Amino acid sequence: MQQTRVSQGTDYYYRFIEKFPDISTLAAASEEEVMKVWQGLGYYTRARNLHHTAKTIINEYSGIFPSDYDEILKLKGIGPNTAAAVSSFAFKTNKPVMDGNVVRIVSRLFGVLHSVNSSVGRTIISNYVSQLMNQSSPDMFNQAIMDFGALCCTPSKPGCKHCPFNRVCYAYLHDRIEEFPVRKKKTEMKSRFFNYLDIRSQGFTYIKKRTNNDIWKNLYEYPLIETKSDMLLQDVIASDAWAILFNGIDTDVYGISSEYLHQLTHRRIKARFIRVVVNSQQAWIPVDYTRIKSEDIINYPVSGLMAKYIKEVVSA
DNA sequence: AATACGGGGGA
DNA sequence: TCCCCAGTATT
Repeated sequence: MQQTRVSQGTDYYYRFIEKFPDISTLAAASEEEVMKVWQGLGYYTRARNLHHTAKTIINEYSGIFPSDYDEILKLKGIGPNTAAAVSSFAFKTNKPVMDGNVVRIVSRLFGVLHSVNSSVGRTIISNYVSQLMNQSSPDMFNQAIMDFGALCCTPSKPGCKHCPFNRVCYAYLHDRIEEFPVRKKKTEMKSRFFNYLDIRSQGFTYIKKRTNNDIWKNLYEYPLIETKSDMLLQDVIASDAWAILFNGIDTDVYGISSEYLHQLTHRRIKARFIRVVVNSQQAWIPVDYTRIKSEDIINYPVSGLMAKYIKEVVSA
């Protein structure tokens, strides 16, 4: 799950393990298949890391998942939390998890004043959890403390009245529940402006995979002209990027969609889709793009934003 | 140490 | 509109 609610990921989980029931199946899959199953869930690096790690297990660990915490921690996409969870559940390793639930509970219980997203705050909380940890059944402890956070010590309106720790909880005893956990304020929201080109050329369209270290890495999309600001359509058409893409090919701008506002945690993407018809009869492939049947776009993993447009326009 | 990375659902 | 989620990798 990693920063995603279980309720949001459950359906994806079942679809994932149905398609890739074991490590060797996942390792043998194409990256595209893996991304397609992940489409819409977000944090796509997780999918690539799972795929990558499956191959690592097959190739470097003889297909046997390591049982040692430090060895598990080396695997790509597995950090301290996942390593602690996996090693404690699967191998009874004595490592405490520190997910959002645990952080919240400890923060309230002891009134941790340092921000929980600072390294100092994490260290303080980690020390508390290590002390609390039931050494004889670390798996039970980890599952219990996470569930306790999810069911009782919840982010909003925690069940303090019936909480078994309300006689020792710093936040509750001082009537300062709202103040914990302390968090530094989130990064500022930034806007980006995407102009996607829904190109129609004799039943074909053009797509490209995003490969930069950027949002939606390894997902597919239409030709994109990103602008620094909210530009007029005519200015986009007059831009260098447009000229380079079409390279003198005869086109008509058939229409422009309304603005698609894609609101993410730290990004506000204002997107619009420009329908362009290519008049040329000759097969034309702009540099770096792939030419596919327009309706085949549904077979490619795409972002939530692209999927929305496709559903509304292409599949309609 | 700070920042990037998605999307959904509750308040 | 804001918060926050079974966090990790990169800068």
